[in-house]
Amino acid sequence: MSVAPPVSDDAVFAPVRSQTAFEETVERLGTAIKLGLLAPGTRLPAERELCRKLGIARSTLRQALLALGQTGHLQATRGRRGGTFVADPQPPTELPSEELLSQWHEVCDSRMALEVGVAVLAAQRADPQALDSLAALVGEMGTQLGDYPAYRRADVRFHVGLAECTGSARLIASMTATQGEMTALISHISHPAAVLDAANEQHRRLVRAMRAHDGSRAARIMSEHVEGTTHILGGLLPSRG
Amino acid sequence: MSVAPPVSDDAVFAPVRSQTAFEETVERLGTAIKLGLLAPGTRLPAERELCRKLGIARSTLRQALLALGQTGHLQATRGRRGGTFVADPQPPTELPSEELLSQWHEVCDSRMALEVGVAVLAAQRADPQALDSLAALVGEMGTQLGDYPAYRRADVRFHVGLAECTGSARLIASMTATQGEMTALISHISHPAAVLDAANEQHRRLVRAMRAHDGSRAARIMSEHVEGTTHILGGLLPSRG
DNA sequence: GGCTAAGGACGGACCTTCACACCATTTCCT
DNA sequence: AGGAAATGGTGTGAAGGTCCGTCCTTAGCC
Repeated sequence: MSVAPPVSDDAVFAPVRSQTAFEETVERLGTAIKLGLLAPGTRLPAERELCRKLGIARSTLRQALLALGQTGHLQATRGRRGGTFVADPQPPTELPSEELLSQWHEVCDSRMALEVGVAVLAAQRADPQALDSLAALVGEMGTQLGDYPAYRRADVRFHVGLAECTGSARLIASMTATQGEMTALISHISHPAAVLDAANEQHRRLVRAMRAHDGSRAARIMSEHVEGTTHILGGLLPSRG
Repeated sequence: MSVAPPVSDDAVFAPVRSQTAFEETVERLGTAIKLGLLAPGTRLPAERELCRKLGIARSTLRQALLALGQTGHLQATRGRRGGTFVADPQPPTELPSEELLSQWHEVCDSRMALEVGVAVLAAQRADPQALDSLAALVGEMGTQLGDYPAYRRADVRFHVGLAECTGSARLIASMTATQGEMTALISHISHPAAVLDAANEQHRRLVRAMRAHDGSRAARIMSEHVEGTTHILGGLLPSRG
């Protein structure tokens, strides 16, 4: 009775990647730092408390902290008032890995799906206070058109803020991970003020649509917004094989 | 210069869950079986080949196959023409776990974001042939309004088929996992033919919107479609704490 | 009977993770 | 001055997961 084509077994039998606790910890903390969610100078919770929050052994956590220290993202001081701090200044951002570059199209597709879906949900649920915060971020970006790193930090907070409007921890985590991948992909290309200004205009229209709880309009604007980035990347990176 | 509220550290410092290769394999194969993507009677690739495709050791794969055999989902026969087969009939579906039940709202939110995003992308990219397959599935569902398991199998293929229209392996994998969670949540509640018919009418309208490459309309229809399921669940499950 | 392809079983090497105890450094308090 | 407290830094051994290689058992085919 099957009329439709069967699901490609490639999806079911695709390689399984088991991520270790160490790897995931480096990934999570590293992403938060590189995105600016943990600002330079920020003090992390004490190791004995952080490993409890993360649900891992202290020795495992220390492996991750050591790795992030050796890459220059973290710095630790001992003693009563010591602790582990986000390094200031941060090390220069690295070039995206070969693996990520080869998947850039997949990353953009995932981002499209996530951002559009989040925009619809956020448009339904955002409260005025959250929208004011988002509007403030739009204003902040408007003053940073000439300073891309600063613009990008506010941009990340804007998009993660949208996910927070949904109230879903999963969506916040997905958005954070996705923004981390996008940051790695776009950090080393040029960002003319005109392009940033156009993108920020879309942010502004997005907030307006959300104030009107117009999910359809929010979806359309977000779709165009994400497509803009995708097209820029498409012009600069090798097309997928 | 930070105007917006900082991202909740709960998102950054949330527990890390390292999934073992064994667990992920059971999850992947089990989900594919329970969703009907691997139909009863299907023969899996030989162990020596499958472990190579999955990128894991044969002993690890055997652990997973053994676990799925003990739950009655798989059955192995030895000898020259032997192999591992999807059991026929399948064991009765289990009640959703406490953990999944407590996260039902998060699951629905994630699904909303994913499905709406996928609908937009699919509307842009779907080719006529794929749309014909989707339409055929709509027709199949229309003839199965009285047989929920059969309806649900076609329903899953429809939604996974949408993800396949995007051409993104990540989105296909996400959709498969999400549908697996949804199946676990909704399999033990009643599904009157009228409800299924209404849902299928949305499927039909969705295909029409995609034929017109109207992403906005597809997003709106899909949003209502997902919301329907969410509301049904909301009326039958405990609200989130 | 022999070959072949499949599942089934075992053992050792390696790595990750964990729990626990203890050390070293700095600051605060008395 | 001296001790308490809070922090990062170090080490050890046990436990478990994963991998790899090897061999056994079963069943169909020539």
